[in-house]
Amino acid sequence: MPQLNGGGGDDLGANDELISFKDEGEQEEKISENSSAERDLADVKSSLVNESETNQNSSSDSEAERRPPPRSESFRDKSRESLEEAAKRQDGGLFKGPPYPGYPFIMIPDLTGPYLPNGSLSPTARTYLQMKWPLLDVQAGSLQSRQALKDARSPSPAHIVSNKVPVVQHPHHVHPLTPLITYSNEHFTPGNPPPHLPADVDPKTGIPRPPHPPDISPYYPLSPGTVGQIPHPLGWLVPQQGQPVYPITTGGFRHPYPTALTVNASMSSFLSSRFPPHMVPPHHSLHTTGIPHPAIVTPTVKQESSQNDVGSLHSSKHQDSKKEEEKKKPHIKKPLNAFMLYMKEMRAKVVAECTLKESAAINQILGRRWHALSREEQAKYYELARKERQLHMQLYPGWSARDNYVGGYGKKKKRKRDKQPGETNEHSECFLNPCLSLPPITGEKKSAFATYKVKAAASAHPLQMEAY
DNA sequence: CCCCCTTTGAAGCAT
DNA sequence: ATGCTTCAAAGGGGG
Repeated sequence: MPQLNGGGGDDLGANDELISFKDEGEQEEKISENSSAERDLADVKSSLVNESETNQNSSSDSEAERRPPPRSESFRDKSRESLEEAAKRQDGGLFKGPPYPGYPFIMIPDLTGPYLPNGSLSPTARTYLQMKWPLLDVQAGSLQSRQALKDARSPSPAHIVSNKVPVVQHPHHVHPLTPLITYSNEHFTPGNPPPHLPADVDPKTGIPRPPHPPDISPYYPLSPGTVGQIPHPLGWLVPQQGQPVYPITTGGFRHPYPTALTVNASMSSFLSSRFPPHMVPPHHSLHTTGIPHPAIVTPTVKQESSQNDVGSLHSSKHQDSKKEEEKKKPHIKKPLNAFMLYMKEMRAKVVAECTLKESAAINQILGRRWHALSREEQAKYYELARKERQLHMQLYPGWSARDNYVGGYGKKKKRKRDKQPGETNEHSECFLNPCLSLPPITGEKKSAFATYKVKAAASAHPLQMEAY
């Protein structure tokens, strides 16, 4: 592999450790997840309650159980860092090969061994394949990746991983990406099967779904004939809300095949080596149709709910001038990071599983679930985020995150919670809770768990407890 | 109506 | 190099 640099040597060894270690964790996760996703949520909920109301670890043990227990913080941090590092390194060139051969999360692995022994596509691979390249023929993609595998001289991490951590999940394993299915309006369309059905099982037949037709991803919540509304390569993440990762701008018209186009764009560097040039379109910030990328959010769109239909005539001068101002400079949103992608995908599921609707509380749960994900699962989102950034970069070469700084750096638009002097101590008890000491407290800078709001938890969970 | 909350990650800026 | 700040999504809650 080209990218084996000297610096990665240490990580390599470490990763070997990680993998074997991960096996245990993976199994444990499977066991617990097999038991019930609801229980998982219940654990999260109850642990949240405990976090806020008590120091007892009565419920946390369940979560602690299902986690790869002794993932030390340092280990976790290292793995996390390495993971991010890996993702970053891949930014430079697509699929040069995993910087860390031991790492399973280079996405090719999923593509290389997506088939179950019976020949059908494994849930994981199928899901990921389709969510990555919704309009690509899965089988073709597999062939290509196989071809890519052939090209690779050294064994793909896929094999390393697949030998140790089977890509094929247990049939009952609730894959974190299964909510993709639920985004097919299952939660919201009366008559649709309940969300607890296995993601990859056809709700009607009860048998595993065959590889999906290449034209439409099953995860798009599209009613038949609405292909043209596929907004974005990652639009599958939020179809249930009809809102793509990058919201479509005004006009109401959507290009029939933006997904394919953007997917190609995002993968251009990858595809260019595999596909004829005509299949790798040039990158413009605007499509040839003149339709801006969904990331461009014009004021109209941003305020469409409040102004478009009713209030447009009553909008104030101030708003008008503001709008015009912004019209000149469309707001290009930041690409979503891995966690944001994960949140988009999982939010509906979490909301559906509990009565909570407060995003703050939901996000807490999501944050914990995020940490509970296996590295492979997280890696998928890191990879997606990486592609998202890449695509974003290609579409908006001159764009900078700084462009979205409202008041400029240092002039806070939103004030983050000031860390009170004694705050850490105040909540340090949280770290006594095994739930909260779940590994992924990534570098204490974020101290995600330290910022647990007793208030939020206290207000949220009583409701949950009532609901259950 | 607008901002806060809450999460993680990415990126930019200041030191 | 490190640390801080802002923004990305989401939607209820509150001023």
